[in-house]
Amino acid sequence: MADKDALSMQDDAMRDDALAGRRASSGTHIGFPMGSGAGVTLTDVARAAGVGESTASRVLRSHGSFSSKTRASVLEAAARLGYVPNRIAGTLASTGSKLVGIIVPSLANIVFPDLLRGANSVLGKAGFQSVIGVTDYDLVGEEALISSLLSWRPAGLLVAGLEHTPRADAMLRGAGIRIIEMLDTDGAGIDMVVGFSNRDAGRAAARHLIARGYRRIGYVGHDLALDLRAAKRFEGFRAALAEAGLQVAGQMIAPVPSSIAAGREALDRILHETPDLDAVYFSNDDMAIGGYFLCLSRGIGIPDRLALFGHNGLEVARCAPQPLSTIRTPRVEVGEASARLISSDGPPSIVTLDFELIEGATT
Amino acid sequence: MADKDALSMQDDAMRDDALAGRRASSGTHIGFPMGSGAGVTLTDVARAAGVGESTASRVLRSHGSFSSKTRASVLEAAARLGYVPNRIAGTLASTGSKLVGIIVPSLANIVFPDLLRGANSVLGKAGFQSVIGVTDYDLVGEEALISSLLSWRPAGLLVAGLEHTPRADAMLRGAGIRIIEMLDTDGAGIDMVVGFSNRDAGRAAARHLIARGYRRIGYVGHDLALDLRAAKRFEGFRAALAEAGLQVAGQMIAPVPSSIAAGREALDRILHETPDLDAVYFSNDDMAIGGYFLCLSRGIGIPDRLALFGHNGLEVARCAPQPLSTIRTPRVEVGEASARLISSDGPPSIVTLDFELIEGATT
DNA sequence: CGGTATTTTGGCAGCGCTACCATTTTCTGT
DNA sequence: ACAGAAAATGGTAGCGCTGCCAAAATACCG
Repeated sequence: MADKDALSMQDDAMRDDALAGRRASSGTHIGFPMGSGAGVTLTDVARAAGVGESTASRVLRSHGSFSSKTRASVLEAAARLGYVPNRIAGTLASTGSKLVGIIVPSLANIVFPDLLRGANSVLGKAGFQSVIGVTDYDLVGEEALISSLLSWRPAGLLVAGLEHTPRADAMLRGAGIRIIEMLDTDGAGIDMVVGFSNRDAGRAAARHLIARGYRRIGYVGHDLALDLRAAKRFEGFRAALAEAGLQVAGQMIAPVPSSIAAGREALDRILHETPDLDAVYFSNDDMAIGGYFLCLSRGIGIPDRLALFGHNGLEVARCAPQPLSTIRTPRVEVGEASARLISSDGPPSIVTLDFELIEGATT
Repeated sequence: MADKDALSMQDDAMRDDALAGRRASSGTHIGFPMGSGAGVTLTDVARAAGVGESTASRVLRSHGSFSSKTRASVLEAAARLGYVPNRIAGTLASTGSKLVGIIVPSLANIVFPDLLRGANSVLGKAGFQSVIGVTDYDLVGEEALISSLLSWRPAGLLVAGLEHTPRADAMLRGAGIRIIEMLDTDGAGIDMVVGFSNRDAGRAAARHLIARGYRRIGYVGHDLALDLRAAKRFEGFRAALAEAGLQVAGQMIAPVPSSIAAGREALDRILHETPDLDAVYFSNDDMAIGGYFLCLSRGIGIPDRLALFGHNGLEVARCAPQPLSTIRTPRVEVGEASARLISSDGPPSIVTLDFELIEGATT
């Protein structure tokens, strides 16, 4: 009874304060922005349930022991008051947070949303919240993002790529949390590394083209200074050509991020400069699809007159009238595997996931 | 000098503890996971700089007044110790957080990464961190996500769509923070709404097809129970047909999320069932591109034998040999505009951004 | 049924930081 | 040079929660 009265009074107070937009909380302190249920604290719930704070806390976290009777009353009180736990306070009080930072260079290329998707789905199931950062392919921006994300004291950090500024590297090493570098295994990692070798992917592409008998092979890429992984593929590609006594018969690098339009235009140009190419390796599927569309428009026969090879294995590439020859990269899987490593406590290690060469109809 | 000694001792202690993985922090409390620089608190910096905590705090936040001399020494100390501010503690102590929750149904469809991209870019510039949640088109999942995100006490929440469970609706209304509902203006919003009318988009598509003389118009869609916005487009589409005395001459709904493959297969099927269609309206560009690819494969003449119309204005649709007739939706712009509203303090309102009908070569 | 083992509980000291306030120091102007 | 204003500074009480500990309630055993 006493409880009930106290509660309804509180409810009234809350309603009034909602109008003012703020309210005096349990203590003397003023000012927590709120509507109805927000601003209800654990103390309020505990009092309403007639138990101590720590008991209420244990019940709400299903942690430690408590009688089923207290459990019921705490839960009931929490529901009735519309209690929303404050994870900020919880994180500060306890040791580790349930935030995980994810840093990707871009969201414009489906590759990274795929990565995010895999990571976020596994993280969510494990009770983590993803906090994202987008670098726009800028390593200095990445440094700033890392520092910013670290200030939220995440349980771990997922970062695309192995390359960082020295300061970023130092921050990551010193953070004392799990660091997962993704999508690239060509180089030394800081802690955990999950991905595949882009160099090998480039090599595989070259070997495939060579095996099919192509000899006048061109390269169409996008801004490599920014996309380090594409650069590594190209490097592996050239290395494999060299092993076969060949070299790139022409190359065209669009000074812009990869896109279908860029691939289309770049292929157009390279065919002007080097008309006798018999195959073209693209920096990724977006670029390659652009090339494919150009060929369709121009009536350039594929693969007889010109062969095309991409990278990533996007859906659009697989579903085209002539499926693109490409390399399917396990992007979602990399995200998933990376997320799983967040709560692991093993020593630093490298997880290699295989890519798969898809022999489409364009080579 | 005394300072310096204290510092080097601290460094040593920190190194040792790094091995153990934890360390006793300034107080008596034990246990902050850390490597090198983490675990350094504001108190440490203040002591090292020989100033009070609050002064150090003011300097580091460039807030309030302090001499340039103190400024220098605090900054130097912070840099030397590798201080990383703890935003968790900062948020708890101050009134509002710098987190913004963003809830989208999926990351598999480029539409939502686009939305995220726009929002995140504006939010980042304003000093906010994006915390993401993916519902997988599940309203109950959305409810759980909202509750979970709210527990991080975000400054605001961006949510795709106007439809929510009653409980989710109540939580959003009661949260006392800015709520922005995105991508849909066909219905009542909770606080702010940013988007366009999907119903009108469907209408526009229908009018366009009618104006071009098509009369046997079919619809190819994906799981409408999940994608409410696609359902609204279809509704508007049918309404406009009805106004012209027409009706959908056949429809095929793939019971799966939208994809190129689904579009391809669904068009194949509908053409079996209703061979005499002269135009097809797709639930979105992914589906439409699938249809386009089918036509290319089958040699179905576009637009003479069959016209295709999509929705979204994806790059792949614009760059195809025959640019797809579609409606360009301002996805990135919606994200940007939404993010801007987070720090606004005006009354609830609706921001309508225009879509643009693109007359491609497929109608 | 007493007494020990066990389960439940509440109190309280922080987590690291910021807001507020009081104090000290440094400027002004005359 | 001195009062008064302004700028700098430090102390400290929380923010809401969790972890630890001791106390209370309950269970168990011979």
